Amino acid sequence: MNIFVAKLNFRTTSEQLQAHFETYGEVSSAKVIFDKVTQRSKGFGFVEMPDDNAAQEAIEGLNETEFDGRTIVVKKANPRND
DNA sequence: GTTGAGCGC
Repeated sequence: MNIFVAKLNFRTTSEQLQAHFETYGEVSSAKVIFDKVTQRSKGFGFVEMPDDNAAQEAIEGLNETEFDGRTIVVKKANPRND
């Protein structure tokens, strides 16, 4: 299950994002989108969880909750163009 | 040494 996480703190990293979602289940991959030039966070990221059940629990459990001092938005990610 | 809706190289 791919998860879209928005309104992250601009200083939040991918490891922090993964560690945060791992509280609900196994996280296979987590990544915060950074700018290619400034290398600063774009304020959103993606989390991939192998268990769809844990992923759903994480979405409903972490959506609109405080993370790293910011209220984040968690929802299912759109299918990326292969 | 900033900002805050939106979907990743």
